[in-house]
Amino acid sequence: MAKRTIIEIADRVGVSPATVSRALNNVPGVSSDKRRQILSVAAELNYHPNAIARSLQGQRTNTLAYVAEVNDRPTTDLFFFKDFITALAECCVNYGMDLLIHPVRDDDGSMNDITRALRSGRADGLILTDIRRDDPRVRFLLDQQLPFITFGRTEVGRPFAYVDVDGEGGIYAATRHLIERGHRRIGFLGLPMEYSCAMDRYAGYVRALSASGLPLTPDFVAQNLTNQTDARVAMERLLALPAPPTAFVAASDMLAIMAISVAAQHGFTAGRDYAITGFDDLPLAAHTSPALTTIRQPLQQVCDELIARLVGIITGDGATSSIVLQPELIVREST
Amino acid sequence: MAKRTIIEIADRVGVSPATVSRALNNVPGVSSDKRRQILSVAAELNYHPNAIARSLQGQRTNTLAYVAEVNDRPTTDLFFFKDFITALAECCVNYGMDLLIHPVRDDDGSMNDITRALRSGRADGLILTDIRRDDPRVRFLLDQQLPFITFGRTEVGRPFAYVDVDGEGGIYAATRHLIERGHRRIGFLGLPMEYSCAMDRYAGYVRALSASGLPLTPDFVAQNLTNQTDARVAMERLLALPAPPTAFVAASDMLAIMAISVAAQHGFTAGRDYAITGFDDLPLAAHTSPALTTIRQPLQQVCDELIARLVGIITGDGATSSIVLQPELIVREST
DNA sequence: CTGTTAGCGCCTTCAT
DNA sequence: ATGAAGGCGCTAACAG
Repeated sequence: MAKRTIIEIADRVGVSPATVSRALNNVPGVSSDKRRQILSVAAELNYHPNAIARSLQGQRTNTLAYVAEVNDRPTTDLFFFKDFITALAECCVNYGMDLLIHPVRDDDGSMNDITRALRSGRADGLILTDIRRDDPRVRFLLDQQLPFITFGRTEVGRPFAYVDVDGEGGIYAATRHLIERGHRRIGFLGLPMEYSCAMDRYAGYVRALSASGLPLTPDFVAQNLTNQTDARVAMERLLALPAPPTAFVAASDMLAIMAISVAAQHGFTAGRDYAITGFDDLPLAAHTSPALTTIRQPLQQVCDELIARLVGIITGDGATSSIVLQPELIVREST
Repeated sequence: MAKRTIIEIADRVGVSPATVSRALNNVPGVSSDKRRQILSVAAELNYHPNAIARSLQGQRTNTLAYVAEVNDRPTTDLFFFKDFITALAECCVNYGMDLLIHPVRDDDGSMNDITRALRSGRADGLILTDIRRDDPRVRFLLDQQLPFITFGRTEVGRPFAYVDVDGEGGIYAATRHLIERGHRRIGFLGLPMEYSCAMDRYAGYVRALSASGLPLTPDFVAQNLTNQTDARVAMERLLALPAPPTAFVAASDMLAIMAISVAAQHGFTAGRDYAITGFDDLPLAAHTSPALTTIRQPLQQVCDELIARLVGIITGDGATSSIVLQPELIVREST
């Protein structure tokens, strides 16, 4: 599999490299006869265009970089990451893009590392997740006028392109669902409040209670849960209340699964002794016991919108536009 | 942040581009005076070399591609993936490499897609995981003489470079640990047997029983567990035996955590009513309740060896060499 | 419709 | 120690 070039093809067919290029790129202005010959020889030689040469000449790398935060703490999206990254990578392929993983240590306050892939011309744009309520990275990229998109919103006082899922609405729906099932004492298991989505989801819980005329009971709320130790402490506290919740709204499938496990150790079975809802609808959620009622994030669509919009920003098509996708309540056995 | 080139620097300093290149790359043959000037101007202009141009001219992309299998089934390494990918990406940075995520649908029998990144000159080498006992991808890459490395071994009858963790030894140690704790009836929760590591780990369990003169009880063994439904069915079967196991060896932390959850629903508490061990030592494992006794995979070292060896293969340094790293038993509360 | 020329940004001979 | 020139593989611009 020696490396072939268009020059070899040109020589064999007896045309110029330019013609080969045109034929290969479906550019009009090549006789269908030569076009056929060229394509045929290319296939025969097992020719594949060199992406690097194309990038250099086209001033575009056709590569997007996912900014991955690296830290040594256990994180809350462990379950979600694989599905997200693989979906993202597949969407990239659909747009003729490659996906680079760009690790950034989150203790690197310099904020400099984040643009390495852009500065070195390795990528055309950045994808960010785990957005904070006031995310300095977003401010920085906006200041620098660099092409990026986020999965999640943040309050920076300036417009920018993002894709988000309506977590407020999703959790609202989940909470209402529990209320309709007759629950009146409903606990909330929340993510670290520094994240935008944690705030959103909590807001949905609050609104649902309020809309149903139920009181917001501070004792029923546990925030900032990142690992099973947190989840255990929180659940044990909730379950030990004089009048504990009969239902729980968890801000992620991972938290829900952890909570179920803790409750089980105390003799409480989800879906029988109490109800619980998750958020994400990971493939796993349908296979837990009991199967988890949850809010489905339209992951494929999220990734597709992310890539489509970022590509738009890079190519200069269309303005900075954002979108908020609607999640869907999936009712299973846990409620 | 307009794009700077060495030509601009050359102009400002009043030297040729060649000299700038030499200065920037620490190539000898530049007066220390000019070198200083050049570096200073480069910093001033916020110059960063264009990686694409370097790649084109150097015939090396300095990019490695991780072959990510895409499928719609829930997978067994959900927990592991994030830590692995971020560690891998960080190691790449240490070697001046970038990491590309190269999604491949596993139903694409053609085996063609797998080399896309290589053929298009986007990457210099491939990284594979989830190795099967007889992995067609490895055969294929070997046939094509393409640069790759695997995390995990396979039987293809030819030597190739891999990094692996001694899962057999790890599970052996875990099983012995349980035996020393006085357990005589020990269950095994295994991964899908198509994977090399599933076989290895099972072998460790078998050897440990044998070494202690304990019988291998087929009823105590559950293989091919991929999700919580599987885990539930398996655990319920095991727990319902007339004389159920008093301890369980799980082939992954994820399986262990699922098993604990299922057992809890039946009123059995890990670390009190029965013992259980995992495999991976994810950050999560220290934060489960009870904290999980497990086998630690030296993840950082695995990634470092993977990258180091793959880079070696690409640059032609050193021969095809492989390494098997030793895992470590971490005793916590679950045993 | 087709070929020639030029150049993307960089590095590496080969001269000087 | 430095500069000029050529080329990595490809495509866009301009001729013909």
